Amino acid sequence: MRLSKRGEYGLRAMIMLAGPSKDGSSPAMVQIKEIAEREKISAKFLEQILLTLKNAGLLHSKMGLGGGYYLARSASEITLGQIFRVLDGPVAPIKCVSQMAYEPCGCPDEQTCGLRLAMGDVRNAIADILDKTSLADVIKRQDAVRKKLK
Amino acid sequence: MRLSKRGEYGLRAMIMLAGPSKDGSSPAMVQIKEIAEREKISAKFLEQILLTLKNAGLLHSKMGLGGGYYLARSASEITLGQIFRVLDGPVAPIKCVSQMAYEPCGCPDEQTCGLRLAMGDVRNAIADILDKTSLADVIKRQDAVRKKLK
DNA sequence: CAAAAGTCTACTATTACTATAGACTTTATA
DNA sequence: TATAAAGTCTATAGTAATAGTAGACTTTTG
Repeated sequence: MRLSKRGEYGLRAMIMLAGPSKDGSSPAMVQIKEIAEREKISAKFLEQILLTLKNAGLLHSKMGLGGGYYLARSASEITLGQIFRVLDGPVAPIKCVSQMAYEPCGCPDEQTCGLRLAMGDVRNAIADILDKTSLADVIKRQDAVRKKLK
Repeated sequence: MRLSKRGEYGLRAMIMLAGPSKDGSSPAMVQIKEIAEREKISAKFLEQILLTLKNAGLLHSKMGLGGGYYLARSASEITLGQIFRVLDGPVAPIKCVSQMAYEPCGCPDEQTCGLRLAMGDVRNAIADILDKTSLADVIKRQDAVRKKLK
């Protein structure tokens, strides 16, 4: 049940972009290079990831000097599920319970397949969290934890 | 978030072994060959999987003519989580939230890392289902669905 | 025009996955 | 006691996915 590095880096980058920018500007416009440095990721690898996210409509960008990436919508309108699916594909552990990419799994009777029933629960539990957690929620929670620790 | 074929086949086999045997004997003793045929899996591949499960203590076997595999404990004492971990490793999507195989993920501050907090929730949700669902539960549910469909 | 930024495509190395092969051991039973 | 049916164990191989590199190109600002 592994999140790939692409997924991990992409999620980290999106969370960073949802957070407060250094100069307080909004939308936060950040360069690949800076994200890569702050998260210690290969800039070239991150480049691909951000481009994918952009082509999926989750990020916008500005080319040229003073350019960079910024969220395509407000942080409360982008969920972890959307990001995850773009980078790592369907959430379901097995194709026969996937909403996004259903395929029969080859068991004699899908309706009564015990594995399918259990994996359906798992899929729903994961999707429930990922689809209901927005980037804004993540930022809020980080702040709450920081406050608590002080 | 993919279940591997090893995991899938292993879980299917365990569920079959937890179900009623053809002759009503208990514990159900079934041969690799028969499982492979009923589930349409390569017998040689399944062999490796069952051996792994055996070495992990979840299955027992009897060698020689009339032998086969059977559950090491009652179906209510074997959970999907145990099987999953043997075949597919830790449940956690990212190592820094793994109970079984923790490793730092390299973020500046783990305690306040938003990704880690979210993935921790995911890990818990998956583990909650997998560790609380026994093979007996799976069989029970299959039966319930069958009854309902009739 | 130069520098700073993103765009796009191709390539490569490593690892994980999904098997396959074959030689071996154990056990029941004819 | 020979034979066939079963599990045991290790090695290998093909394929696909992952993680990353490289480089040439475009856009924008000053």
